[in-house]
Amino acid sequence: MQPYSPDKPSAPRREGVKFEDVRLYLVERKMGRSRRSFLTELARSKGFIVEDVLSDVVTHVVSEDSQASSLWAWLKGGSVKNLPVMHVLDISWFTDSMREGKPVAVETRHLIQVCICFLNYSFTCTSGFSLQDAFEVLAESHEFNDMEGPCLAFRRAASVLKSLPWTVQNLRVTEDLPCLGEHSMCVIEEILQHGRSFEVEKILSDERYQILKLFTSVFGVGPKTAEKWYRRGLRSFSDVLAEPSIHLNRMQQSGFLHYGDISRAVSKAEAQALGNIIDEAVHAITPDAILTLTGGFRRGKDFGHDVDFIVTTPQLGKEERLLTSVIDRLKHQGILLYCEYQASTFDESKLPSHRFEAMDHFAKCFLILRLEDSQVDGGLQTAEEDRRGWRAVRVDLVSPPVDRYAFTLLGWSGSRQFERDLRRFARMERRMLLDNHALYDKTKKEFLAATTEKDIFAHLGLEYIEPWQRNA
DNA sequence: CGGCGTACG
DNA sequence: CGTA
DNA sequence: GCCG
Repeated sequence: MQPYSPDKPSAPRREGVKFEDVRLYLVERKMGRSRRSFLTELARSKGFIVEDVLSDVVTHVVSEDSQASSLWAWLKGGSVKNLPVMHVLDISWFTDSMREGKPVAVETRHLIQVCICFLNYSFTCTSGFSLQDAFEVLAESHEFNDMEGPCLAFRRAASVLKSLPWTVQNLRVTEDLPCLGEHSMCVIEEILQHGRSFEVEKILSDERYQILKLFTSVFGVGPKTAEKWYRRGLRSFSDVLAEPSIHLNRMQQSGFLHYGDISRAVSKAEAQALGNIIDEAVHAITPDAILTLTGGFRRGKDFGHDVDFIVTTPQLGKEERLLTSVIDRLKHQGILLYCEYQASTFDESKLPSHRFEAMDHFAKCFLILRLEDSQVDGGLQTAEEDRRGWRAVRVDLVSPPVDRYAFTLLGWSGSRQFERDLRRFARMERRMLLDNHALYDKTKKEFLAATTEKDIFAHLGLEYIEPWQRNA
């Protein structure tokens, strides 16, 4: 088992690795392709890990570019999130390390203007921040401190601000908005007056927040695991990966293995390419199958962190078989990199009424698929130096029986906050229970059928809300 | 002062 | 605990 | 932290 080996064809052979906790990345610009290849081979021959692609597993960025500002501009242009915890180094650190045959301690003379750029980095973060971003930071910070109430309150505040058709320019307009109380209004006032929030900036500059944010960005790592690693003194991915007592589960292994790919946004063209792949597979198995793109892309977003599809067939009860066949087919195509399959059946004993048929299968799966560059219209959006010709993408497939299609569509179209609010509304205001499978009226003690999303909104006594209006 | 979405592995 |  |  090699949970730590990077998913690059030119990955350094494992037997030669001497320094597990150091991962180099050589910046090609100013260095040139051939010199970069030469230095890469040199370092690998001395037992160093050299990454071909810049991602958050990298611990030491080495550049020959002395123009600090343009280097940092380039680094920030990428999607790397842990710049504050990376060493960004001069070539002198590299040559010293090669001479010694081991990574030498990082000294001030090796650093490329770290202090100035570090400040600049957090500055661009905050100044480029919108009000809603500020509230997301507050929410996240409270989540990391295990304060679920305040976390949720700030998430709602962020959603309310996001849903406004205008940009907030004075306090007056926000005065009678829901979910904005005393604390939130103070934050808004501060940002409107000074362009920044002391509280938010304190959080952003907090080491614990930065590290927990980094750790939880790995698929399979949540706040509790991140906190556990932080308490044990671990501060970087390499700390975690080099710690022999840490046992990563299957999800976390995939999370690290494909980190660079799945932490990068998925474009609409990539989502469509995946749609073609799934469409081909589904219809080869069941000609009259129905495939629907859902999730953020159904809400009209241009980018997402994954791609969600609903797969079903008009023949009731055949849908679970369809999903397993699709997974098998993807496996045989060699593009299935990770699969967590959930074959679920409705547990009617838990429900207040027992009027449902017994055969109520409702299968879903969380996948990581290999998407080829050639399959994407306009090509994959990758870094210049990434010559693999493919990327990994998170894909979710859910396969309801057709008679529950509307509930599944509503439940998987999101956003997360919209789903929460809708379910809370159903429970609190209508005494109804809503989930991905059904809508139950507690007063009438009966399930309410629906063939379209409009039916469900009607049952709830709500105006229909278009998918692109559900971002909050 | 209690509740905060719901369901699965 | 993690995922959606 | 905000709301019923």
